[in-house]
Amino acid sequence: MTDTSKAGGEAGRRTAAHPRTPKAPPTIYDIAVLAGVNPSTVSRALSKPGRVSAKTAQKIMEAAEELNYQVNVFARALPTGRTQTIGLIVSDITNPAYFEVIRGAETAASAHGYTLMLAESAESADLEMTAARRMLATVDGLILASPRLSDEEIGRLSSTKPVVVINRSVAGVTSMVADIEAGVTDAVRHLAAMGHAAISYVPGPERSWMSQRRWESIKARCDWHGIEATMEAGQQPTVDGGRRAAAAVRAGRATAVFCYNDLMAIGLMRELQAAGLAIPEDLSILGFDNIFGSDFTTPPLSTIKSPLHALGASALESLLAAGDRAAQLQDDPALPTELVLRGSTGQAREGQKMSGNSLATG
Amino acid sequence: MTDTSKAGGEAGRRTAAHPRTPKAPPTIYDIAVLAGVNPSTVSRALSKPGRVSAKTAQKIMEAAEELNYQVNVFARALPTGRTQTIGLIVSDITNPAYFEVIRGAETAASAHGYTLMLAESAESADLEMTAARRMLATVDGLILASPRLSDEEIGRLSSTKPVVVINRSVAGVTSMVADIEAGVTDAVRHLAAMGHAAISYVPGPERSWMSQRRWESIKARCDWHGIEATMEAGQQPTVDGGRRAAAAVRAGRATAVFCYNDLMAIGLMRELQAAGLAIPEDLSILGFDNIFGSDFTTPPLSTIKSPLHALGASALESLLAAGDRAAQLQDDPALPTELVLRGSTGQAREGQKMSGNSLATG
DNA sequence: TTGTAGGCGTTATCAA
DNA sequence: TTGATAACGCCTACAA
Repeated sequence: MTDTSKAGGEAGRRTAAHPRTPKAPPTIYDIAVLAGVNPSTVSRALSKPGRVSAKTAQKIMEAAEELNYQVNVFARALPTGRTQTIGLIVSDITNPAYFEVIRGAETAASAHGYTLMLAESAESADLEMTAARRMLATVDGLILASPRLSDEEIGRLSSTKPVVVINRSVAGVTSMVADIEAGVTDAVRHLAAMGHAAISYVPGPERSWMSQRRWESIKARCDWHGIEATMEAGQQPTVDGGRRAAAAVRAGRATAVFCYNDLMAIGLMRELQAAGLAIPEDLSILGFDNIFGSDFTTPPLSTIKSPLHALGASALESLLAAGDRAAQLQDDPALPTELVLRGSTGQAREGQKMSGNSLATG
Repeated sequence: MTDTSKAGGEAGRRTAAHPRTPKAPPTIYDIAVLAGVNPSTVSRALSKPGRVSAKTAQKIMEAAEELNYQVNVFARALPTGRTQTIGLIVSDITNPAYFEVIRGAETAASAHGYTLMLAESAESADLEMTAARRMLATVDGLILASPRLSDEEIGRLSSTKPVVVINRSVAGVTSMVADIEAGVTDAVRHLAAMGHAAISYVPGPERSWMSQRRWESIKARCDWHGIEATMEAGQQPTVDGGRRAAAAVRAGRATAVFCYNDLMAIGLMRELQAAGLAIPEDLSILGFDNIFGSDFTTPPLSTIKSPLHALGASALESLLAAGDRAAQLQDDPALPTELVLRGSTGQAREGQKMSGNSLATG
């Protein structure tokens, strides 16, 4: 039997007068004693303002202040399951494109009193799943930026707690996708005006929905302009991945190349330059995102800028708006991309073959 | 009175036969029923292997497997206070220098079964304190990378839970600092050999201990070589901060400039180039860290490379090693820096003044 | 508006 | 080795 049956809710509890250990952090019981009210009143005053009289609320706040009280998030989470924490998983923490996504999400989170928990999948579906599982245990909601997971896996995840994906579309899951049409349309029009008649695209990983999406958009616009569009083999979405695409690009007839992202575009450009090609004279190169550093290559990179900050912020906002409207927002025109023309694009080279030395394969 | 007094520990609990809600996650009580043992035995089997007979452990594991059991981290944290989570606060998430610090910490964390929680202070001591407080409530330990907090504040933080600082030295707090001497020694020697007789240093924020440390090291080496060394006004440790230092640098007589970090070095270089100066002919520029992008400026940046990954990993390791040896490891020779010579450094210009147009002040 | 009392899922302390 | 039971700190019907 329990002694609670004899002395009520406070029996067996440690009181302000008899702390169990000298420096245990104060609890609502300590506050209750100091303010001369019941612990449950303290709880109410602290978590649902308005459900308690102004006077007692005042007393309680002062007592809490005096004791330097901090809620125990575990104790709070145990009955409620809520932690005021949102998880964000990015595919690659070393991709500067995520800077602003993270900042956007973090800013929006703080604004709502939430904390952001960050993890990366390092481009691995397995690691992503592990991180997602771990986070879901702790977090009120999850944002997946450019996930490498399958649709089914994401769907399963989202059945547990609210999930929002960025740069991905999954049936039944809220999704934040930039409207790439604006940027691609401008870019292809520009290329057409510069005389380019054959364009190629270097995609990222196969698991990247956004890579596929970008190709479709480019293809469609090229068709419209009567430009030949071809797709190269997929690569890792990194500087090295871009480098590896160099040989194939050189072997083709395209006079302009879109890369899945700026990282790849930079890698491709540098590898080509190392082999003696002139950019943009021999080849025009375009990236996506407009990341840190894309403006200090030589030539500076032309790119299609993504609304990275807004993507992160909107994802978080719509997560907090708690799946009211699910699975919408695809190619949201409120998240437009924009062509940023710099030095890596120019007039199409004339009929002759590219100059340059032979290229190491790899 | 409670009904527990009549029916023992399981009374009033929801059982496998009578789940409270249709799909509530399984608990150790469910496992206990399925395995025919007491819940406390399940707890032991799950959290302290070896304290239970192999046979029952086996049964329990199978039951857990079958129910797809996941521990409730809050429930576990309530009595223990431990969460298997480590916090990492960086001063600026958009500084690529933290890429590898984060990766290093994250890798080491996963290797030990810990999860990393990341936050940034955006170069603000207030935000840093807020983030630190929030994290300390949840986390088993905290890593502060280039903190902007005062020594006292950090000391106070570390009295709560284990804290490790990176690029900072605080009495009584474990600290991971790269050994900058190696890199600086080589750099100054190189500059001396190239005929530089006056060097200046563009520091970062005053709150940055590392910035001060770098200056001391540079000054000491310059003294040794009989080179004049001056320090400019402090700036934000960003590309813009570097730009803002351009006017002062030009006004001085130094023929070579160290910047607190690569971000600033890149900003300074670009601002100077925009004004018509030639790098390195008119001025040699050096950064610290060797960040992403420092090799694709024109000229590529010479810099003193920091062991970023090792810093993050060691910080985490020594955090888990739980303050066994506190406040050591300053300028740990196991974490050496290294001079990376690229194109932004060269022969000192001769007596004549720098060329170039007038420079906007700011 | 405030108090009472039971429960959230786990660990830890005793006994058995 | 295993079982019983009291915390852990907070929330929340329900009652007053």
